[in-house]
Amino acid sequence: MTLADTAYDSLRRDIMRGHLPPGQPLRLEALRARYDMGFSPLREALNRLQSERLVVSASMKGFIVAPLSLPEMWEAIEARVLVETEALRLSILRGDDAWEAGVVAALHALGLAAARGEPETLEARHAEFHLSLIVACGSGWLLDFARKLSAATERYRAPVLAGDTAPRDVQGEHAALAEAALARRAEEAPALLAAHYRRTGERIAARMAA
Amino acid sequence: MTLADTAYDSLRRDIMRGHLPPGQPLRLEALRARYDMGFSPLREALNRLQSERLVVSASMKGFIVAPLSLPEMWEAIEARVLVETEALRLSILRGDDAWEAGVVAALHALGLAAARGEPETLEARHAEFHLSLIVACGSGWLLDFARKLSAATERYRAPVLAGDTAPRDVQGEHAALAEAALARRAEEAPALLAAHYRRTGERIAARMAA
DNA sequence: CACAACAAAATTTTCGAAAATTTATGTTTA
DNA sequence: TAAACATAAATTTTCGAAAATTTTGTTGTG
Repeated sequence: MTLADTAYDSLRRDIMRGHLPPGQPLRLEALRARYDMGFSPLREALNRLQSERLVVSASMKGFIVAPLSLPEMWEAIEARVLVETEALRLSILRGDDAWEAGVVAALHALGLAAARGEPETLEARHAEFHLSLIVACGSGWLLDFARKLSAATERYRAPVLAGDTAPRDVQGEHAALAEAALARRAEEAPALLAAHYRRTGERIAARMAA
Repeated sequence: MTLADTAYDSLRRDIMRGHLPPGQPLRLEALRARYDMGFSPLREALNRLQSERLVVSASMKGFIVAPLSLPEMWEAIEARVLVETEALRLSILRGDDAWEAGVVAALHALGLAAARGEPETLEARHAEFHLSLIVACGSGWLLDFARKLSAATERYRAPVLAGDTAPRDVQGEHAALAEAALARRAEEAPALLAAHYRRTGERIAARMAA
């Protein structure tokens, strides 16, 4: 792995987890000190992240962490619903035994991580579960879009997840989703997925208003 | 505009027009001579193009122009159908007077370019027309995806367009599409759009087989 | 006091050389 | 002969300084 790849991963994680807050200018000298590398790999990583809309840049004025807003969140969620419902439909149509096994495994791992409560691994298992559902869709484009939209929406989830008191059986939603997918219910499973994402959006919108 | 932006535009155009053929290695020294700039802006451009799947790279082995294949073409076309039919639906729902005027103007300009027959401008007007249809969708994500998929599919069209003899009233399809969109027929217009893209795919597949 | 005009500082962008890695070439050995 | 290995060449990747640009601060002017 090259340094540019490392820079990409580090910056991406720090932006997604909010450690680099929205709107913050990304000064090259500061990044150089933080990640201990030269300008070149950092700039290459920033150019990639710009294509994924995690950072924005103005010519000759450098890069900043992409800002957040409620309208942008809904834009990302609705795009994600479009892409992932179709990808799930295709996975249900095309998925083989290995796909089914992957879904079962990811759901189980997610349950374990949720019980343990470590936010770091929980976040990773959550992403892996949602990926496992659509991974058999057969379209690299849809998987690519889903990955970018997942990163974009994750930025809204993380800061809110902390003080979330209202009860919600997320693991139950996940289980129902997995069951519908494995039973090849090509209408119900995408509907559950869409509702799942929109419910998360409502939850975030409610907390951001408060 | 920075040199990196120039490099991005030049490389993108040369790849889309097939002047840099699929699979060709993109040696930095050769690019440096071709575009008359240093390594840094070229590498930044290549990193962006990698995010758009126009080039692919292996760690420490540099970049190559992304290869073409019939399965990949259909993948891109079907993803494009998904994204643009939804974006068109939204445009029909939300588009205002300026949107309608833009569609009419783009259709007219496309007709003029087609009559004149300059492939360079025709290509640009064609892309502008299809963009005009969906530009009022209100989703930056969908427009972003559409732009990338448009670039990906254009690569298949260009080489085939030359020796295309079988008759097809493309401008008629475009006119019908615009009419349905402007009449706010939210079912028919997306269907016409999907058929339009798939027909182009069939045409290309037929010629690639021969 | 507002506001240009200019200079200084900070920052981004670009370059070319150095370092790291891969690929090609030739030589030895079993 | 063919595999294994060393060596050289080609190429990518990275660095740090130089160039270009923007931002900040200062001074002079109406």
